[in-house]
Amino acid sequence: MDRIEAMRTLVSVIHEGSFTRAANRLAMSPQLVSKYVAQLEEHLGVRLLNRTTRRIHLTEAGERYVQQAQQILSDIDDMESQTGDLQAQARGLLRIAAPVSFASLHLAEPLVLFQQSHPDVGIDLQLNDRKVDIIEEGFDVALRIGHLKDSSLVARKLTDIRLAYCASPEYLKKYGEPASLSELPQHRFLQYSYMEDEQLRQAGVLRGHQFSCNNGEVLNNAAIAGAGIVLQPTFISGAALADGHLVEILKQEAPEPIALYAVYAHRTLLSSKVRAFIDSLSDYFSGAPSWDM
Amino acid sequence: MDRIEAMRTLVSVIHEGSFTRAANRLAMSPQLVSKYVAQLEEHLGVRLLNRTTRRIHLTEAGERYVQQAQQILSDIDDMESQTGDLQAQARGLLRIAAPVSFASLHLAEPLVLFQQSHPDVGIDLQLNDRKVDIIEEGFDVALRIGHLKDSSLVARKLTDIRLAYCASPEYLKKYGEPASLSELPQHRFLQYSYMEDEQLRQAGVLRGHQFSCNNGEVLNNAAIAGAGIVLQPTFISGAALADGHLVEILKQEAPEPIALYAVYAHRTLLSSKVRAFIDSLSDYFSGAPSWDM
DNA sequence: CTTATTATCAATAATTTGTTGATAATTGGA
DNA sequence: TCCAATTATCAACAAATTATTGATAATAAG
Repeated sequence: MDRIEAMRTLVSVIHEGSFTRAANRLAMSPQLVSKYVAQLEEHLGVRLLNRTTRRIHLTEAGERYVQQAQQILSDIDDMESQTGDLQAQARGLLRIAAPVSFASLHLAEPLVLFQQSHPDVGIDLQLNDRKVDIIEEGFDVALRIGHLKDSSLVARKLTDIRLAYCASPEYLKKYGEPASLSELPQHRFLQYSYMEDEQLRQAGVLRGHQFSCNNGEVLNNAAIAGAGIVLQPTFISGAALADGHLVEILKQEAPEPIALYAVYAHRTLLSSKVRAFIDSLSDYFSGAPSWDM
Repeated sequence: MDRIEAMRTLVSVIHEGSFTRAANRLAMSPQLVSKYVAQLEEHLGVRLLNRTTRRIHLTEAGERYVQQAQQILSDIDDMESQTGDLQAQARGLLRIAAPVSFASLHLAEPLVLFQQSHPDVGIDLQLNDRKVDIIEEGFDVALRIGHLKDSSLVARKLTDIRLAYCASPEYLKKYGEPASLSELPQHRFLQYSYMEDEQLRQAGVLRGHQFSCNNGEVLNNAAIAGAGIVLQPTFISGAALADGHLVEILKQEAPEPIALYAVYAHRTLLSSKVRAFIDSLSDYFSGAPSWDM
């Protein structure tokens, strides 16, 4: 027996003052209404209403029960509509995990745009380059750059990320521009800690004891200062490439583009704040990335 | 779907931190727990918890929902235990309808005894000699004297009521004692309004324009004062018969005994205050009635 | 006094429920 | 790194419950 339905039925019977009228209002048979009330009484072990064929009279127990039941039913309605609302209307707090450099360079604008169109969604942005467990740590969505290993998570590709070898004009003037990957070992290579490219390892570039850092911007600035050659996503080096502080080299040898993904926990019953956010990002990053001109 | 059970299941899952442990605690299969939670989510259209095989994490919506659901569940428990209590423990207000004379003469003592053994039951005693509609007027129980016509009500016989013709010794000395019913028309007959005995009508006793009253005690006192012959239940005339202010006549002609009944609305799910009261009365009036010596 | 309305009972058809077995995923330990 | 154990969920079926229809007793109104 669905007690909630039974309670609702009882309350309706009281309001309508008749089993039959209540049945009509609730679009069910009078027999069923009768059964519901009887089941409720049996469940409680109390007679709730005395009934003749013409009129309904609440018992003392029934009086109390109906009063409390109405309160409870309205509480349930409140609760359910609140939860539904949360779902339907894109509100609440959106907890986002994102890589440090990408976020600091390119996330401010889309976030502002999103909040303008969804003012009821709060944002908590956590920057972190390690791989976070979004479920364990309670994130709604994580932005990831790279190739995704399979998991139970759902990923949506937002845009391509192009990787480029770069160096400053001064460095190249001083040490020469390598014509192929095989010449890289003779150069100073500025290595990003989290990237382990198979091509580079084979080429013997990753020898250790060079400049390695877990922050791409630092490497980028080092390259601008003439410290060596860096392999960077263009969302980091793009500005320097555009204004000539860096020049791209080894264009033919550039690795396959990787991508920016939005990663979240589930596809079914995805909360609309998450869906709206991802849609918003997807819009923003569609077309050629701004950092590649 | 029984939403209450589903809510209870969800709360249990949260407290146990696992579907399987919750299933054990609730004595149901893990599959069913999973199904319940899924149904709840589908009903609400919201994902309530993110689950890996190892751990459970509440969604923002889930967080709110569980919190409110706990409150509601405890409200429901309160309500149901209160109603059950009312049933089990004989408390509340007992509304009694009773005939005027009988109640004023013989009901005080059993009521006091009942209240002593059931202090949580309040009593509202309404004296009325007309036939009350106990359902319509909201009485829990009515005491009735006479023969009951069939109805949807339930009646329990509490004791026999003997009827006796009486007159004062002075009256009989003055007018003589009738030897049979046929002599009654020559006497002053004090008639109780609500009694229409077929025997009496046939005997021509009920001619009208005699002393008629709707209160037996008044008639009884009139008889004591020598006003005539009265046909009364012995619970009214008993005391006067015992102390000699009245004497019984026409013993052979006395009508068949009638009875005192407790009448109530239903047999199933009778509230225990009513059951206890009727049991108490039944005890009290068992054996020979006190007013018949 | 008849007729219409009403609550409830009984029986059946339809739906839902809960169970079992199987599967994919994740964690902890070897 | 790989295997075993645990876990959530899916699929299918049997069992129980639900809701419908028709019937009945009781009551009120015309």
